[in-house]
Amino acid sequence: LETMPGERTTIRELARLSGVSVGTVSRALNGYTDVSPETRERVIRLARELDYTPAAAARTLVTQRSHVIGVFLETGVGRPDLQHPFFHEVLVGFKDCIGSEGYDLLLFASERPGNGYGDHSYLKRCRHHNVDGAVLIGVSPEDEELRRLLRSELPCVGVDVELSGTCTGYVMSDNVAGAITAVRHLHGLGHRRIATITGLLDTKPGVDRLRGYREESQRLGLGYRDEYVAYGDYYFESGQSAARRLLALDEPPTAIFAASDMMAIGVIRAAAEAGLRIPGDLSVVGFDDIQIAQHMHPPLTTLAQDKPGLGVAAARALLRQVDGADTAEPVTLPVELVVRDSTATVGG
Amino acid sequence: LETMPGERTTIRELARLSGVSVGTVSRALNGYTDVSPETRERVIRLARELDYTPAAAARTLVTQRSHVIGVFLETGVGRPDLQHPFFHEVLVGFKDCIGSEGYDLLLFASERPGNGYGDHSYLKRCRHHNVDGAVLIGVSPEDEELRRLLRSELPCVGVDVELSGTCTGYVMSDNVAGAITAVRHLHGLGHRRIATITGLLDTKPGVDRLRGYREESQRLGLGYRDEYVAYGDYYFESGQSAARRLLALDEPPTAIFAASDMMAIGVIRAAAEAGLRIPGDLSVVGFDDIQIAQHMHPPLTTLAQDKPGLGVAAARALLRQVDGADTAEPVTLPVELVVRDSTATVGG
DNA sequence: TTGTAGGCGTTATCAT
DNA sequence: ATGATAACGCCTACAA
Repeated sequence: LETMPGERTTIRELARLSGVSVGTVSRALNGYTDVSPETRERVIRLARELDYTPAAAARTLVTQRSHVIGVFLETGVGRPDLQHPFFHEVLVGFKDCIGSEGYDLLLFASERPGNGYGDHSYLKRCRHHNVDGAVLIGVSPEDEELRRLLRSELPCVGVDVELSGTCTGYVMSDNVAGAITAVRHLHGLGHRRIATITGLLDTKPGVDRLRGYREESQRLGLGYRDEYVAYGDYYFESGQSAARRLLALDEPPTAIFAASDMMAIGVIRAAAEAGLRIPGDLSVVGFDDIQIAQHMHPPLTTLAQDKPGLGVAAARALLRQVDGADTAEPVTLPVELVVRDSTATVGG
Repeated sequence: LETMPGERTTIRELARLSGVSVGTVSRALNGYTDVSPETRERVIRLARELDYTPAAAARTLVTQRSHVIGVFLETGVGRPDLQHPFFHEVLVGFKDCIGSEGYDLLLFASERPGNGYGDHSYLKRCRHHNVDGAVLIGVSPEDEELRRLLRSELPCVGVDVELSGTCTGYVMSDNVAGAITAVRHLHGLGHRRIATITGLLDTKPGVDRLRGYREESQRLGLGYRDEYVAYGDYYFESGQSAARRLLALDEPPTAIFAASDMMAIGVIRAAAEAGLRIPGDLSVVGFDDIQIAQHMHPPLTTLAQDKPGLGVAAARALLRQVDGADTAEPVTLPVELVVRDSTATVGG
C-alpha cells in the first residue's frame, strides 16, 4: 500500500489500489450519491492515507472553473496609493472571506507569465489562469485595457474605484457621509472657520470627501471660501505643506478636516512648527483610522473605515457574480467617527 | 477570420485558421527553431490578432511547471505579526522581482480549496496548485505540518524565520549587527545606562536583537543589568508599558533601544506621560524604519531594514532553487542606522 | 452501483 | 519543416 515518494498520487493510483475504476473514485471523492457507502468509505480512507490531493490544473481544464480569484494590486510608481497599508488591510478581509468559500487568490505579478507571448493585458492575464473572477485595487478606471476586461463576461469588483461593466461592481466607504460627519462634528464644537485638505481628485474617495465637506459647510451656513480648500495627495508631505499655507492665511481656520490620516499627521506637524497647540489652537480630523492614528500625540480624531469589512463586502459581491447573479449593485459601507484628542471646542 | 465572442481561443483554432497543425503552432509560439520563418510569422500575427493566450492549466498539466509561486502569509490571530505592514512591503519587492521572471503569485487563502477533500496542509496546498516554489511569511517554524513541507523536494524560502529543509533557505536582516549599532550609537552619545525592550523571543529577530544588545553592552563594559531588559511583543502597547516600568526604576535608563519602531513610539508616549522630554531626558532608538517613523515628533532614530530588498533576496533565492540549485544559503541583509531626532547626547 | 471512454488545451515524441 | 498522436490528471455523460 505504498507509492513512490516523490511521485504525485493520482486518481488512477487510487483506483488501482482500491480496486475500483477512476470514475468511481472521482464520484466517491466528490460526494456523489450514487456510490455505495462501503466503496466511498474505502476510497476516502485511502485518499487520506496517501495524502491525496487532486491536481487543480487538471480539474480546471475539464470543469473550466479554477476556484481561483485574480487580484490586481497595482503597486507601481504611477499609483503610489499602494504604499498605503490601507489596501493590504482590505486584502486581508477579502482573503479570509474568499478562502472560507474554497477559493485561493492569484496575485498577478508578471506581465508575461511563463515568459511567453508578449505582454499580457488585464483580460489576457485572467484568461491565462482561468480565474473565476477578479478584484481590482488601486487601478485607474481610465485605462483602456481595463475597460476591455470590464466589458468581458468575467466577474469583477473594484475597491475604492468606481467601475462599471458587464459583471462589475465596486465597494467603497461612504465618503460623502464621512466628510459630512467630520464637518458637523467640528461645527458642533463651535468651529466656524473649517478648512479641508483634499485627497487626490482623480479618485472617487477624494472627490466625495470634498463634496461632503462642501455640502455640509453650505448647509451649516458657513459660506464657501475657496481659500479654505487645499489640495493634497493623501500623503504626509502634502498635508504638512497644505496646512502651512492654510495657517498662514489672514484669517486662518480654527479646524482642519484632512481627507486622510497621514495628511492629518502632516497638519499636526505643521501646527507644531507654527507654535500652535492641538487641539487648543487648532482642531484636526483625519480619515481612515490607520493603526498609528490612536497612538499619535495627541491621538487623532478620525473617520474610521472598515477595512476588513470592505474586503469582505468585495468578496461577497464577487462571489455572487461568480455564482451567476445578474446584478452587481455597488456597495457602500458606513464610516464611523472616532473622537479622540485632536479636536476640541473652539478656543478651548 | 473571426471566433465566437465568449469562446476562448485555443491553439487548435489557431491551427485551423493558419492552416497548419497544432504542433507547429505550439512550436512557432514557443520559439522553436525548426519552424519556417513564414509560418512562424503568420502564426504569431494571428495569435496577436485573436489576442490568444495559452491556458495555464493545460500547460501546467503537461509540463509539470506552473510558473506560479505559492505564498503563505499567515494573518491569523495566533500570529499577529502580520498586521505589521512590514511583511506587505517585503511582499511587494518579492512580487516585482518574481514577476519580472515570468512568475505569478498564488496567495493561499483557503484551507479546503474547491471545497474538496478535507483540510489542506502546507504541502497539500502546494501540490494541489502545482506551485514551483513557496515563500513562507509569518509562519511558526515549530509546526509539524510545516516541517513536512520543508522535508519535501519543493523549493521554499522563509522571511524572518529560520527554516531548514531539503531545498529551503531564508532571508533576514542582520539583526544582531543592528542591535550592536544601536547600542554603539547611544554609547557614542555618552549614554551609559542603556535599556532595551525586546521583541517576541520566539522569533529569531527578537532573539538576535537582544543578543546584539547584550553583546555590545558587555563589550563596552556597561555591565549587565537584568532590570534593563524588558520584554515586549513588537507592538505599541508593550513598548509603552515596558517603558513605564523602565522609567520607574531607581536608576532609570537614559536611553532605550526598542526592538521595533512601534514599541519605540510607545516609549515616547510613556516618556511624555512621565514628563520626560525626548531626546533631552531620554534617547530612543527603534528598529524597522516604518513609514511614520520619520514623521513622528520627534522623528525617530532607527535601524532601517531594507524591506523590498528582503523580498527581492527571497525571490532570487527561491528562483535559484527552482532552477535546480542544490545549495540554499541563508541570506542576511545589512540594516542601516538612520539618525534622526529621538537621540542626543546624554543630558543634552 | 459501477465501468468505459471522450475530452479539456497543451507540449512532446515520434514519424515523415 | 511539419503532421499525427500520445500523454498530463481529472470529470462526466453514457452504458452496463
